[in-house]
Amino acid sequence: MPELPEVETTRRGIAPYIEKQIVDAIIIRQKQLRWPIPDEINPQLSGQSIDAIKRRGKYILLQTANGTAILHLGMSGSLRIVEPGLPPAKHDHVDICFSNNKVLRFTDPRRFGSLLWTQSDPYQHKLLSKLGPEPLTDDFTTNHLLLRSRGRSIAVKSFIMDSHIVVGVGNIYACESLFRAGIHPERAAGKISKARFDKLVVAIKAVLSEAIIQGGTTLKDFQQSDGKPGYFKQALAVYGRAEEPCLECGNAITVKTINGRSTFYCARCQR
DNA sequence: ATGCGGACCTGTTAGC
DNA sequence: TGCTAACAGGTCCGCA
Repeated sequence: MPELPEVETTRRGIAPYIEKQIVDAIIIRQKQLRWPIPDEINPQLSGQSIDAIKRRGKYILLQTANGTAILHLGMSGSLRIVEPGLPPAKHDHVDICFSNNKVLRFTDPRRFGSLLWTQSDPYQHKLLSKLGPEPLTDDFTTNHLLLRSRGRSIAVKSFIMDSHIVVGVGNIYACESLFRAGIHPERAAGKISKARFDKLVVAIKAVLSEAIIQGGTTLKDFQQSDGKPGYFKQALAVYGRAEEPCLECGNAITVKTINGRSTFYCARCQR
């Protein structure tokens, strides 16, 4: 479900309710997620105040004086603020209960998400330490893409979806960004010119920031933490539009599996 | 080092 | 209507 805009939308949605609030209890109904939820999260997070809610790539960080909870939504995860006493549904795996009588509820049908705990610098955690730059910061540049891509034969679409190259670009926004930049998704990353990477960097930044403004993309089940859908779906130019006319040239949109992921593009506009 | 396919798990949809 | 197969927004890991 979530790419960077959905995760950022979620972060912004929950932050006002839990920032500076004290954790009363953690209720774990299903600990078998992508990795097991560590047992020590309960004694170590309980009683702590949430100092800040940060995001790094698609990870949400709940920072306390005693350590940091590292949360990932996987393919199907979501976070909502609910009232205490609301009965849990089938895939409501974790509740973090706060002293202001709000509950942060983690739901994840496919269980590809994760909830981890570290007492060290979270940015040095194994899962975070090698992540690429944040796409919406000045660290994400044409030169970075050039430097990392030379000599590589990987399809440019897979390249920009690699979180060690740049974080936050998932399947939807990879397709959309390449369309805006006019780049064929299968083109070898190592052969893309500086001028074309310039366009791609601009496109990625624009697509992601527009999607955040719209509250993310609701395809099947994504909802913001207040339960509202995201509105970016109506702005998608290629994703999910196989056989429909290209918005630029009218040519039928192509769908093709690239490295195991459905890829949508205009074979006329994207070269 | 790089690229690829498999793995994790459940729900929904398309097709017969 | 019902069964089955394919597919779904992520990403780590092991293999060649």
